[in-house]
Amino acid sequence: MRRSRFFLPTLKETPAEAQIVSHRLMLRAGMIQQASAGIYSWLPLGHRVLRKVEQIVREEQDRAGAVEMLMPTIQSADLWRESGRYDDYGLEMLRITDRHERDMLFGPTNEELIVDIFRNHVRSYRELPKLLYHIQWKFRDEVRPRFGVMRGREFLMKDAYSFDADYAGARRSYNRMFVSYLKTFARMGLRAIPMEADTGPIGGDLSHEFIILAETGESEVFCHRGWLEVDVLGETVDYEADLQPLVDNWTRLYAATDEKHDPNGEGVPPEAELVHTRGVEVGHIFYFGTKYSKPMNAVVTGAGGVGETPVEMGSYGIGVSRLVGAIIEASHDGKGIVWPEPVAPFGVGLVNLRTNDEACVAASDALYAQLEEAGVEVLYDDRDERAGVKFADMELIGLPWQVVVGPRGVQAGTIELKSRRTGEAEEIPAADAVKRLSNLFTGG
RNA sequence: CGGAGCGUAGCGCAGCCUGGUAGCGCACUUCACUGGGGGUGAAGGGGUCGUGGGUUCAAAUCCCGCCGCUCCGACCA
Repeated sequence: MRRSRFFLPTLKETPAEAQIVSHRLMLRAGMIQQASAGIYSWLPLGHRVLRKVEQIVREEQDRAGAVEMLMPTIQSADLWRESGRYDDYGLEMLRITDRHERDMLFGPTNEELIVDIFRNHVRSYRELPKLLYHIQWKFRDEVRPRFGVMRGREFLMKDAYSFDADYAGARRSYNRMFVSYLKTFARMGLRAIPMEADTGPIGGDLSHEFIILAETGESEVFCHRGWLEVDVLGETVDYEADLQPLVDNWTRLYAATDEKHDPNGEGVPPEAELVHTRGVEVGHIFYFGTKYSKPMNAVVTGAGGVGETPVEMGSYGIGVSRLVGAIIEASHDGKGIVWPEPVAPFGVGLVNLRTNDEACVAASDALYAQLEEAGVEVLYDDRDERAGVKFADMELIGLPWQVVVGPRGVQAGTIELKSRRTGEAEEIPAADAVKRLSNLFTGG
């Protein structure tokens, strides 16, 4: 993408309303623009990151055996009256009336809708288990939205729902999601710690929050100091195998959110080994049994065709839009964002230092064309700007690699290759640049 | 929803207390110079001061209502 064609309104000064670093950087890097309180437009750069995060979430859900679908943002109030949550949910639910005076709502979550779909089509235990998910915009009318996309009113969420015949099956589904969450966050370069959590209004009695430690986080958390060193799960997982040992292993070290933490409880490490800090909740999984299936009559016949039992359920959420902010909280420096490669909006920033120098332009254009051809995502700053302006912008938006084409290099037949993360730069033969860069992104 | 604060040019802000020609920096436009880290010089353009009412000869400025946004608290993926 040529910078001259792209839409990337970077800011030198920070808008006054942004209080935390991820919000400031997202505004300055031209990723988002506030539309109203807690509601944002995703500008092209931000949208690219959002899509990458979404795609990683999708791939790991698929890998874990979940099946993608798409439910609407607008729901009928009737289903929510069935589950009893229409009255329970309170002001956080945005209620809407259509032209026929029917009560509608902008979905804050989808348990009711998925149960309705399930009960219309599934009759027998033999069709279980089922694990369905979608990635859709949600709306929760927060009293106080803040921190940019970390706590917006409108947000993109992946929510999955499991249906099983009995508790053992539900536990297996829960474990699938537990493990896939570890893998999902690991792929984004994040250390997300699974913590015992309160189940809140969703209900149920088995729940983990996945927390990224950050001073600016909204959740107060307690964990064993050992968590600060562990490497998040990266290896291949066989989802058809028994995952319980894996889950046990990843819950061995103590970790709990504030609501769940009991200083005198069992398993709490001694003071010296306990870390009390803050974090950002990027995922939350629940087992809640028959909380919705019972009132909404989502039942299956058992073996032998006799008896009907409410299906055992769980739900599993990942805050996709929140993750974009969380990743920045976890990965930035004084100059700007430092994207982990898998979620970077572009892999490479290409800077032409002299737009009035024919040789420079020719070399830059050629390199750009070759990189595009090689499938490397490159943002090519071809604008007539001073070097300082271009470098500052590139550092702000934090692309993993920067390639600089200048008159000195053109003369010598080299280009400069610089890592955003380490700041280290090296001169490499221009002829090798395409190969070097495409190798960087294929692990070669 | 309780408490606090802010709305003046695209962004950051001053002016308000003490009413009297709407300002500064950045950004933007044009030209020249310049060119390896947020340029230099010159000349320009852009604001019914959130909104409605009131006081006054006169309101960005004082008073009242409303709207929007932000911060602290309680609540939450």
